[in-house]
Amino acid sequence: MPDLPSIDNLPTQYHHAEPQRRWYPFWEEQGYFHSEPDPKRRPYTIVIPPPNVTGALHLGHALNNSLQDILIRFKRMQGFNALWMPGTDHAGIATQAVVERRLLQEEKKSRHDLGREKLVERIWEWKQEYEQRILGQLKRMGCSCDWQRTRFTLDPVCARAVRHTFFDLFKERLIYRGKRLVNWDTFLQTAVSDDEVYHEPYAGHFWHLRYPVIDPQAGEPTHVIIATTRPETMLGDTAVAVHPNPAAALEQAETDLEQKLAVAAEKDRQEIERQLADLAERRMNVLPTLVRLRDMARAGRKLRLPLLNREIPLVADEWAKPELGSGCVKITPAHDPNDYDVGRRQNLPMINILNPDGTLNANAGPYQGLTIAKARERVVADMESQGLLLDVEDRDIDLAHSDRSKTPIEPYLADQWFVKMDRLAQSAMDAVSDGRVKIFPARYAQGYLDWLGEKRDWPVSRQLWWGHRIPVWYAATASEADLQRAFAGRDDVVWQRDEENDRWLICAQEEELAENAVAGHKLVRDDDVLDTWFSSALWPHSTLGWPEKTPELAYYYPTSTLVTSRDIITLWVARMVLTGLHNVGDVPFREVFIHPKILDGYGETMSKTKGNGVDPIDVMDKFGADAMRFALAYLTTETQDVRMPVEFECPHCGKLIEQTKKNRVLPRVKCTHCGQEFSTQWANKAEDAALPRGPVVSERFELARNFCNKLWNAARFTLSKLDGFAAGPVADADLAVEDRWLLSRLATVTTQVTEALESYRFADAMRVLYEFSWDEFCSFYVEMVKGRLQDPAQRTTAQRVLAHVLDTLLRLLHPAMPFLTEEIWQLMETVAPERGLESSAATAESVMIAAWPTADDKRRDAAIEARFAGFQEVLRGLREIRSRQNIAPKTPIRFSARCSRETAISLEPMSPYFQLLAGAQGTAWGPSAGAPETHAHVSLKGIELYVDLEGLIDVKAELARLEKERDRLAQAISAKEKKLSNASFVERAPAEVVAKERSSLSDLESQLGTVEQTLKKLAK
RNA sequence: GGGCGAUUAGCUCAGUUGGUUAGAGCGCCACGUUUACACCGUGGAUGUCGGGGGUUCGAGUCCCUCAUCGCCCACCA
Repeated sequence: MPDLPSIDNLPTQYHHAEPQRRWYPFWEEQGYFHSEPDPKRRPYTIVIPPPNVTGALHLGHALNNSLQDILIRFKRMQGFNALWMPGTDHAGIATQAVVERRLLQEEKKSRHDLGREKLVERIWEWKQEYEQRILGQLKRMGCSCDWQRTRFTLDPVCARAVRHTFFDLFKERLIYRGKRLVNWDTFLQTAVSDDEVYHEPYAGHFWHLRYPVIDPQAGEPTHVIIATTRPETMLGDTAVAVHPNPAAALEQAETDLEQKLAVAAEKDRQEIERQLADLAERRMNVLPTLVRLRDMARAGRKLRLPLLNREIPLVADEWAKPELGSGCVKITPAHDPNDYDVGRRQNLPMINILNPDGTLNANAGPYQGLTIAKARERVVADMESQGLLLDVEDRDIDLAHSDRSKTPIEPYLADQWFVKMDRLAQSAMDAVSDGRVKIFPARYAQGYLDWLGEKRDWPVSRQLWWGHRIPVWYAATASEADLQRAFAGRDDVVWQRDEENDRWLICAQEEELAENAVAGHKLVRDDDVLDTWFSSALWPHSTLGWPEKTPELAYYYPTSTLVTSRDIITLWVARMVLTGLHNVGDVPFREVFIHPKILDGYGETMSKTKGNGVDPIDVMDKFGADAMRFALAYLTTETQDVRMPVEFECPHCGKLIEQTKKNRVLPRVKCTHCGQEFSTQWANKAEDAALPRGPVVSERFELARNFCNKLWNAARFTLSKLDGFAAGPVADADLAVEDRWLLSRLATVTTQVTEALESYRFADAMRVLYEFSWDEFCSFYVEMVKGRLQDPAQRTTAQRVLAHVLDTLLRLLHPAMPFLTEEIWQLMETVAPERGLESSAATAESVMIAAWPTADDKRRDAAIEARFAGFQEVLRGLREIRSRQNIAPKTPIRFSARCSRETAISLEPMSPYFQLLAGAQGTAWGPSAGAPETHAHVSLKGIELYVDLEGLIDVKAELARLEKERDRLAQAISAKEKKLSNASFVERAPAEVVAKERSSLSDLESQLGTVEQTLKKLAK
């Protein structure tokens, strides 16, 4: 057991650093984080969304992991056998890109200079460093992961799962090799998936070009006109298309537009009418040419592709829209997704003009070796000099960029591996449709279903070195008989024919095949690695040991909850569901909670590239882990993202410096107040890192930090009053009114917090705890119980209730604030090791493993809560009068309260508390209670409150107040009267609502009467 | 183009199934060191609930529409 601070000498402010250092190792040593399968207990399992080892965690991760830890700690206390499976992701492209970039910057070397093996070694070094940093950050946050089970997507256990999955899919023909147009990243020289591409507009051009018709006959056009935003791709053109029925297509376009016009808003009409006019004109001027060209296409006529002088056909294909441009379109099957489809339909050759690095290859003839940009210039210039450039327009183009390298994507024809999605996607859709997987908030299920519904095959190969290498070997010279001989009797090797390339594809389940595994023939292994998401897709079952039938897999799978953010619902969540169903035969998790995203002060998501990520370590250094966790959970509402404006805190002068888009990416920043420089999280170079660190802070954590301090002080107070504490049951008769009120409220709060956490309403749970702790426990109960703690006759009961409620509160708060609650819990242990109200059961050795409270329903007491509401109301009135009359807190005052008999009966017994909390003595209660000669007055719900101001009154202040009050009441009364004089309201609204309105009106009227009377009196 | 979400106090956000006079934290103003806490206490000021229309006895809440912002998907020769 770690050493505790002396209870007599606790600081008046909560210092978060020490408890964090003290309790995390303690929990770990006690083995609280570890879980073993135990059939006698119910499991509750979360697998962590493995953070990328690309870099350190930011606040988005802090949110993600805080919520998971809250759930895990909550469920653990509820008695579940809770397992939180930790780990990290190798993040193929991202990590390799980071390391390559650094290699280039610092050593001026490319990956090819190093070679595959050396580069992978470098990346492993990087991984070790960042994995340690990430795991360290999670520990600082207090995450109760089972570290003994930590996995990495590239470790042997995960690798084995990847191999088995690939092997099975290959065997079932659900994985195949094919030529496809892929998004080619010319910088990283790899294909990237559609999901790794974003669009960004740039100011480009639209070139109109002419291609000559070969041997035009009389009356035939001598050229066709096409237009393009990428003129260099003409080098790969293999046709020009024209619509097979241009007249019908035009007509259809017109019909569509007319329908649109019929329902269009006023402001859109003009534009639609303009388009209609354009179509009409087209019908006159363009249609005849298109018809003629269509006929030429059918006749098999050819065009001459300029610059390369290649013959290309004119084809009839519906892709060419007669309502656009010239009505003709150039077809570049190897470099445009739509043209690719046309090429397939029309059986066109596919000419690839690019090298992997984005320069032009031999197919580009004289343009070989040029970059795309250079080739574009030259092609345009050459076309112009040949008189084939008709026109150039300016045009904004949404250009596809690679998310990883931020360079433009080139559509590129390449051999890739694909996973066939139709059946797998359907299984994952069914799992959500029929509720085996529930998504919270439910609205996110739609996007999941829509995306899977497209059933687009999943390209899984990546031209990288960092990742799971594809377990396929090529045999170019062997016959099937050779393979059968070499792998006779083995069920861990399968092969397929690759007709296109005239070779065998051999897949091995676990073993690495040697070059000479097939006697007399050379095997060559595929160079590519798998998409990162391929291994992450297996995460829930690979971490539990699949394909081995481990006890863990049997016990913990399917896991309970997945906590993640909405941008990877398709990329990750959907794929985990389908691989889980395929591999294990069951869904990977029962529930998915999608949490908000953390945005910066400009409303943008946090990301490494923008540099707006906030290091949770900064936040924890300044505010503490508990404050950060509580704040993040407090902000986790169902619909809103979390806006988090941040500032730098100057380490020299302590002042705050606005974080701008400019300074937030710098390794060193100059303070705008004192002019001295400090370093930031981006400091890499030694001279930057040597400067003092200027942490990034946000005032949005202050509420939670203050709350920690409030709880700390409430605990200090409690501890200081527990000397001589003796545990034991309390008799109902001994309970004071504030005890009964607090215990009633505690029962309600316990239920509310439990229900909120069960249904992922984190913000609700935190609000309930905050308000109960601060407003009810601290502001009222603690103040009220002070007197009884001095009174030997009442002290014991007061101590027991106080200790018990604090004990329960610590349990309820523990999932969100583990360190603070443990610190207080352990301090409590030293003076009050038994704190049960019913029995004197011993408590747990740590709050972390203490039982989650259950609401004590028999303590609920509506009458007491109502009495308290009235009491608080009167108290507020008394304080208001004190304040507006400038009566010093210590000056005693007297008051009378005109109210109903029931109210009087309820509130009169509270007299000592009015004395205690407001220094006020009640002199008369009930319907006949009169107003003192000189008084200040306030109207409350059902109570007219008069404070005797003999010798105290500030007439001017009171008059001003009363006048204002009179106006407000008059306004409210006239609104009510209007409502009640409305016949249909009285007729149709429920009787109780009308009655309520009536009584409320008469209340207001009597209040007004009193105010006017007092005004008159004072005016004299 | 399709979808989702948001728009409430100076700022950041709550507001349950429609029902008295719309809330919190921060910030602001005034007062206060009452023996747990100034990271505190007490009181106060601040709102056309984005605009318009509708349903209803009654709308911040439901429906339609417009505007603005954010995100996702699709497409752009």
